[in-house]
Amino acid sequence: MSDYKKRSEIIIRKLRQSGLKMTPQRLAIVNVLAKSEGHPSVEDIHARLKKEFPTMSLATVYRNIVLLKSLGEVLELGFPDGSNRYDGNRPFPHPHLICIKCKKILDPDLDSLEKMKKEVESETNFRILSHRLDFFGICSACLSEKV
Amino acid sequence: MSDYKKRSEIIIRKLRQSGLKMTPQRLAIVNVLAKSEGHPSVEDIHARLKKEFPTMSLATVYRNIVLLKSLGEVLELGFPDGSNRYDGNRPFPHPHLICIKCKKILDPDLDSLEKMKKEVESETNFRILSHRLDFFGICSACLSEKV
DNA sequence: TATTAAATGATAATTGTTATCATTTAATAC
DNA sequence: GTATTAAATGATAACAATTATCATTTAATA
Repeated sequence: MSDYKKRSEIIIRKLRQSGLKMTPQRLAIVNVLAKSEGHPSVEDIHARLKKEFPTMSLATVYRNIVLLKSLGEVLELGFPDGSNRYDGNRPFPHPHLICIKCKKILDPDLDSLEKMKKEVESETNFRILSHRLDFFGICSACLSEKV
Repeated sequence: MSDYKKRSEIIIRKLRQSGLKMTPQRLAIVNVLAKSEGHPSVEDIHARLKKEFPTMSLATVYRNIVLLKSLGEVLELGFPDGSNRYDGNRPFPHPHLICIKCKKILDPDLDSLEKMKKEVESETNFRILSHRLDFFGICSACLSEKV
């Protein structure tokens, strides 16, 4: 079974355990977020589901994202331009590489992050509970493009 | 001369060089941002200057921040709750320690960040132009507080 | 099938920010 | 000092993203 289907099932199980109703709209939103292809915005999700659910309300997308965030099953990525995009596939803080040219978001592995957190905690006496690490620049695909 | 007065002068010099007018309101806003005590929000700046300039408009604060950002003399700190705060004292990207209890923002030194950027660039072929690194948690003052 | 609490859809309200425009003012030339 | 003019300001309207409201619909359960 694919990675995102597993994520869907995990999220849906948690929703059921919380005594919440499984509506077709909710299921569809969870599926899009579990996949999180391209780290969709609210508008992206709404647009993607408009065909299947012509009456799908923006409010429903917002409501379900708020719910899933509160359950810890969706990560909100807020960007410097004020826009928000969402990741239900990796709902824990993790570094991003954000291409300012093609707007793609990559999720690199970064072994040194844990080391850095330890360095900060020992040097400053600050107890780290969460973090945010984003690199902005040009991805390899855009770098190798002819202008 | 204090650090922030030097920052003021640098910013003011750049504004003059750009052929912009030095109004009393602009000077006052620059001074608050050059100091950046507590990393003020737009509202903070507006409130702080209301006594000296009773007619100071919010729009003027916004306009001058946009201007100073475009000159690279102010850094905008956008937080997960959607709020923005500003730093005209260190207008380059740098890590923050953000206390979720007392809301204070600390600026730690972090030698390992440059190393991490090199690691990312060599492993992923991504050209890093800028970054954002924030740690959320509890500061030492709040940790040692009696409950 | 009936019941009921929860979810939805439509849309109003809210908030933070930007745009508009008439008025004021800093910089400059005289 | 006065006149000139482009820029800045103040007041407020417009805007966009998000949240709240409320009547209607629906999933879960009996």
